[in-house]
Amino acid sequence: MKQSKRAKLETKGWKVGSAYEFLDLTAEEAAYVEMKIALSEKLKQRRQTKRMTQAELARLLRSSQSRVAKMEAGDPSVSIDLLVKSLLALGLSKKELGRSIS
Amino acid sequence: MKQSKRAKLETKGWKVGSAYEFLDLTAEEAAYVEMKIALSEKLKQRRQTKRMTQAELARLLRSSQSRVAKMEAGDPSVSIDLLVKSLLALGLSKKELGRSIS
DNA sequence: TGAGAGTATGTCGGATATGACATATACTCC
DNA sequence: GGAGTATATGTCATATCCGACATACTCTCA
Repeated sequence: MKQSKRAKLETKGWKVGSAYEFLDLTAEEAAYVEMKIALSEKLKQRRQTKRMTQAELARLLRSSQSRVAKMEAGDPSVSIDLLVKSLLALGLSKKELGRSIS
Repeated sequence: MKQSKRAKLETKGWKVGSAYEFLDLTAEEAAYVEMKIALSEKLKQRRQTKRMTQAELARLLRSSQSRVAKMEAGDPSVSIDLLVKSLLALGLSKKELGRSIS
């Protein structure tokens, strides 16, 4: 692992060498969950910026408060598809989306 | 629609005012399919660069040749999730993925 | 303390995506 | 023309995701 990455993870409270390796995640799996978390955080941030409640966002998305909560929590039952569609519905551009991921 | 976008679409062979509007796509829906197409193309390109057949890629992904074909065709039955996972399996980084999308 | 607003978590039936298979089409080489 | 290889298309059963509901937790304010 590169130093910059290690530092970034540790800053965010991750114990490098514990979670990822304990769960036995491959590089791809790790990248996948990192992307999902990034999108989750973007969604929450975007919602809060617009001063919406989860219930309000759910109504906009024709979904439910519980699913919005799961989206923002990066729940395993939530697909990247749903996160992407939700962010687009909140007005994010493809360019911003691309940036959020990486 | 902005001029730059219109020009870009027309360059690629799209008849502006036909497909999108005929299918009655909202801006979000359009952005979603554009993203999917971008990922599809990236997948095909990546596979061909590695000189793999669809069947070989399918084996790598523990999927099937027919599904790989559908992925590359941007078939509606294929999710962005699957495309993302496949691209990661082919060694694409999050950064490259983000760039591909936008 | 307790009522109300917002968020989190568990579960479920129905909806959608998945791998697999069969088969079709396209192309090359003989 | 036909055999071989690669890709495309249609269908199906199962797996996974979804919205919805119930309910739990966490604040804030009076």
